Amino acid sequence: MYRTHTCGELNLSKTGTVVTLAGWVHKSRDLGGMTFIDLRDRYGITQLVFNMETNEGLCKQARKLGREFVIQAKGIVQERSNKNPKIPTGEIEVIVKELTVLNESVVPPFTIEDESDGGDELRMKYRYLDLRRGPLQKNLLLRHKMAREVRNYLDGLGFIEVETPVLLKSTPEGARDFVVPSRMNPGEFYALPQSPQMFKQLLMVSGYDRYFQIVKCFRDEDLRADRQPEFTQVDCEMSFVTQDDVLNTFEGLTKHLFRAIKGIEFSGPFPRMSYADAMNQYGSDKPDTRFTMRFKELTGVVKGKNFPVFDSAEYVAGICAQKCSEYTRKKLDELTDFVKRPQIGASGLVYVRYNTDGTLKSSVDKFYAEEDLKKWAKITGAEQGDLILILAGDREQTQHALGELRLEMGKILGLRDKNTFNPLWVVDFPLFEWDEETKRLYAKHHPFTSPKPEDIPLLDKNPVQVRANAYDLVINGVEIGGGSVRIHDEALQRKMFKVLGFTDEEAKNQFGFLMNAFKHGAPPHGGVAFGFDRWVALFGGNDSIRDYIAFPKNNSGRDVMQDSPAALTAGQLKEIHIKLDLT
RNA sequence: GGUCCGGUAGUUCAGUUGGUUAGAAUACCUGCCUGUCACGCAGGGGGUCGCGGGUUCGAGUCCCGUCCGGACCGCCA
Repeated sequence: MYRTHTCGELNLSKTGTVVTLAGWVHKSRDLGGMTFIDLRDRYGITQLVFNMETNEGLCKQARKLGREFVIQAKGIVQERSNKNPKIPTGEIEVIVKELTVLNESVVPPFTIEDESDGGDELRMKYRYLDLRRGPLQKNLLLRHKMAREVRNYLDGLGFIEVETPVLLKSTPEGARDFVVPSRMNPGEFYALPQSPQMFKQLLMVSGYDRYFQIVKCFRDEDLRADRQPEFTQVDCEMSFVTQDDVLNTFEGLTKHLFRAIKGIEFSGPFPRMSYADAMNQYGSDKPDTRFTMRFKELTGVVKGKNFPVFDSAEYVAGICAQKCSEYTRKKLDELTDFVKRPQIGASGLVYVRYNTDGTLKSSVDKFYAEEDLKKWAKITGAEQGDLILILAGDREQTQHALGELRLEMGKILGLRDKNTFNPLWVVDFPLFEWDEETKRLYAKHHPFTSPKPEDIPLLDKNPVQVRANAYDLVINGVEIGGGSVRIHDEALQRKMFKVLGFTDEEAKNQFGFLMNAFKHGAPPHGGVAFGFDRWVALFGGNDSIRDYIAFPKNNSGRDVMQDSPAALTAGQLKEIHIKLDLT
């Protein structure tokens, strides 16, 4: 037996007990006559004591221990004369009687401490060392607990977890697929799943009316702090359900996780907001509702005063930043620079100060009288002491820019507290999206999403107006999950493919098996998929999902530890019938 | 495909207008030290300034290219 206890569990009640501990040398403090070793495992740190007077040989041995050596120490638990209140085991220490070095370690490239001195790249390269650190262990533990609670909760509702294939057929729609060559089928390729979408629908046809899976998905797209090429979804599907049934079920799951993991109780149902409202009031389909600062449209009241920017604008809208009327010119210039950044895309910023003395002062005083500004203040809800920020231009772009400005103001004003959680269902997404580049319609969610029945007549006349039975769960401005009620009628599904511009041949080739399945008694069904990594990161209070994945990829999709992806040997390529033609 | 930021000791960083032998902290090594817990004190070793080219009497510093890392836009049904 290597150990009788972990490094996190000993306390005064064990005083006098003979224990054996094993772990890593975290730090050593050599005082000459005596040496202290902090022994670490994932449960905590326990101080080992070696005394030159009582055991000179052992003490000399201890002085030679380097950082991250793996050791085993047998000794007696003793109350400390100087207690350390900073660690849970700080009231005791172990007087070591026997010491074994189980393995030595080279000097680690960065310090294995909660606040490491290592940079991102280095910590990625030595990820196995980074994972020894407390914060990372905490993150993986959080992930584990959340996965456990998901399984417990869904199991309790009769959901069963079914594994679906990882090698499947490529579909050119949507995100780019990762592709796997087949040795046995020359010239043919599998694709890795972007999601188990079609398989979970087939499971509904098979009668498994409550399915879930915590599953890896793959997308060969560019990465972000919250996007990895392989990521984990909590993928769910139910039969004989309406949209409300799905939302209520997974609102229950969400509430359960908040309760079990964060100790947060939500009393009422989560708010539901239409996609149209989200865009018009927040300029985003994933609004951060921890603060209001909604858009107020001013297009109708700003025209005709010879201010060319507003006169020529399709859309003018403002937000009210409370208690900001005394913003300095410098701060306003910074906000102007912010909205003019290429990613934001506004050409300028108009502001109105509603001063505490009741006067109004704006950056467009040349064109507008105080009465005009007062009107704007009324519409935007601004009062004395507030600041109105106004953007104008093309509707879509201006809403996007104002949305970014709103988030920035929320950040500046400290309205985006990471310990506050505001869940929101965004519903009634449009079914299609028009792509200007390729001049065709794309499914906004995916091509199996059902249109709202009342909008079906619009499918031919005005497809971009058609709303879908599709929904997203948004928490604090982060898209945590999304789903839809699916099409289960073969004729409607065929119609859908037609509107999307698929020929019968293409539809049959790519989705024929699903279409066939729908002829064999497909029940009404719908579901949702949650981005598990994001959900864990959100609960952990972090924007980046990387620290919640044991071995993540970097910004360019590389694993810097094992240096993948990598070239294949000529022999390997030959075996899979691939000839490279790199330019 | 694009924009921005960064790359200097094991590590995190500083490095002035282009000017002597490139510094600090920490880590590491050696010595001293019996109550430390960011131990302390003294000493020491450690550099292809990412790489390639250019400008210059002279480049860590300026210019061009390139590689690597990070953030973002496009992209992500």
